Amino acid sequence: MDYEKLAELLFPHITRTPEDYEAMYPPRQLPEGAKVTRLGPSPTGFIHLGNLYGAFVDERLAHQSGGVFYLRIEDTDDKRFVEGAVEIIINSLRFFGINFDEGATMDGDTGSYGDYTQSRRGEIYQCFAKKLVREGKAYPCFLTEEEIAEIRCKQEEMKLTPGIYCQFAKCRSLTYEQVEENIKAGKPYVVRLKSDGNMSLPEDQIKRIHVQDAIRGTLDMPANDQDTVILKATGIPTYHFAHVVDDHLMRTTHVVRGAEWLPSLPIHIELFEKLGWEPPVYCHTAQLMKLDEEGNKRKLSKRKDPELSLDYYRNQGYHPAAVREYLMTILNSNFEEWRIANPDADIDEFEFTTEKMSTSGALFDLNKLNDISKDVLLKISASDLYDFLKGWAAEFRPEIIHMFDDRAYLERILDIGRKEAKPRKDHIYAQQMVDNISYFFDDMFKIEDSFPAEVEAAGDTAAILRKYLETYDHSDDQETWFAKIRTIAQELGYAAKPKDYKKNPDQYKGHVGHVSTVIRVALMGRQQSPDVWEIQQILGEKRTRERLERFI
RNA sequence: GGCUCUAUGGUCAAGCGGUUAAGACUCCGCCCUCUCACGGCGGCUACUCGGGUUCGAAUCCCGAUAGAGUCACCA
Repeated sequence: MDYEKLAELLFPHITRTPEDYEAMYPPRQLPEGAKVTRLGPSPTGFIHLGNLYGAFVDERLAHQSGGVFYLRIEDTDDKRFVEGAVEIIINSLRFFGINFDEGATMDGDTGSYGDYTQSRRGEIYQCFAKKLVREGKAYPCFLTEEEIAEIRCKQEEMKLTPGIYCQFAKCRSLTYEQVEENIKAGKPYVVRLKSDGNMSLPEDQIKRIHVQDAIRGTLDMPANDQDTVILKATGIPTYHFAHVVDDHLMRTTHVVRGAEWLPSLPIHIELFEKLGWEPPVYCHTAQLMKLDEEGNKRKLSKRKDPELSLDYYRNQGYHPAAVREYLMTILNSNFEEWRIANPDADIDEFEFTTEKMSTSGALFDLNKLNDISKDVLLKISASDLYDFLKGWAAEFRPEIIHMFDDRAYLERILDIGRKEAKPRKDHIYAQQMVDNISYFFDDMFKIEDSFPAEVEAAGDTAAILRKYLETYDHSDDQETWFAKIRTIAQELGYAAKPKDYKKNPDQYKGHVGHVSTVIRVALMGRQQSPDVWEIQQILGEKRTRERLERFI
């Protein structure tokens, strides 16, 4: 077989040589140790937490080392393309603080290693496919779907590994004339890698590969023996081929991807080998897991787990900093410790390492996210919180946008109890925050809880409120204010201290806590709230009196 | 089924041959307290199993088991 001739027959239109591309995309001039990473989403427009998790690793690795982080659109599967997906991807990631230095953007590429959209790199892939054919390392395959299915059936009968390899790779042995004839007849074909592997050999003769993974250490697995498709019938490459060609030409140093790629690693290694290139450092991250109905761990799925879509967190109004902080705690096991030691440091000061990444899949834990979010929000000023909330409301709750009419008012509300030595941690996510403070706005204020049973039983509700109003002085300080409540409690037969009531429940109708709860319900519509005095100060005297009077 | 990865409490996890097996979240109790939250204190709950190696194993080796991933002209 004259491979040179075959290559020309298959790729007559490819005139550029591999050397041309090597010259077009020379090694990057970067400082020693700088890492080049990439995110290669397929443009389905759907990103979930798992993608963000991986993107974080890429971003940290690159930016921590003074390297480059770029975006490459992997749209070799035309069936999956969704209009506007690139924009969604970029915006979603930006929202969570992940920015690219180079690559695809909403209006064209930036950077000199493009094109950054795989569907526009056809000639490049074909050039390297041509090279492989010319060297006898790849070949055209005319097997139809039916024929492949047939082979598969046979293999299953014989209990052999399914696939096109060794003796099953019929088109390996086609002569030049046969290929030419097929092509003239217009038969569709793919280009397959001609693998050197042979897994049907005795076990001790099977070639194995050893790859250093930055997260998992040495990976030891059988070398590939499948004649994997590298160019589809359309001339578009498969992921495997595109990955190898792109990451070489774009000079990627570290490939971060999910562990689901581990099984195809041998293919990639063989491709790098056959192309004569040095493979990048692989970082196979653990999968983010979810508990399924049966209580088993399961990989996050795009289809089944829409609540793990990034949009869910934006909808709920989780602050991006909180999501980042949470992700970092599951990304690097020593982050939490570092955070305790450096409570006020910027998250980017943490030195992220692949070695500290877990190799087993972590279960997503909403409790933990919430807990972390409380601490993160505490460090955000009321002013910034206002801006964040307003942006969120504008997008997801336009009907409540009037809450933001009075900036100073809302900021005071958001700051309730946050300035103390042991600050309140009421805020978790926007949705929850808005619900929490709704009583500050007359149109949303409603009585949600009942008055305490102890007071209702004694028929004292109105009496308490009347006495409270009579003695109410808006200028009282907190201490004076509460002393008055104690007095009212005592006058009506309630214990001034809950402990007294607990000791002798028969001697009282209730305790001062019940009395103040009456005021809470009247003022906030709830039995539970932050400090009443502080709330009254914010509500103002007029509104406070009005709300109390409604019950008299 | 083949190949691969993983295996410490409910969850996330330290641990690298000698520890009373850290810590965080959740849950429960107590304290603080006018409610809630915060905070403090305490508690429940763990090395998947079986063989080795060793004076000694959560840690090293082998095997089993379980869970996960993957086996496309999808990524």
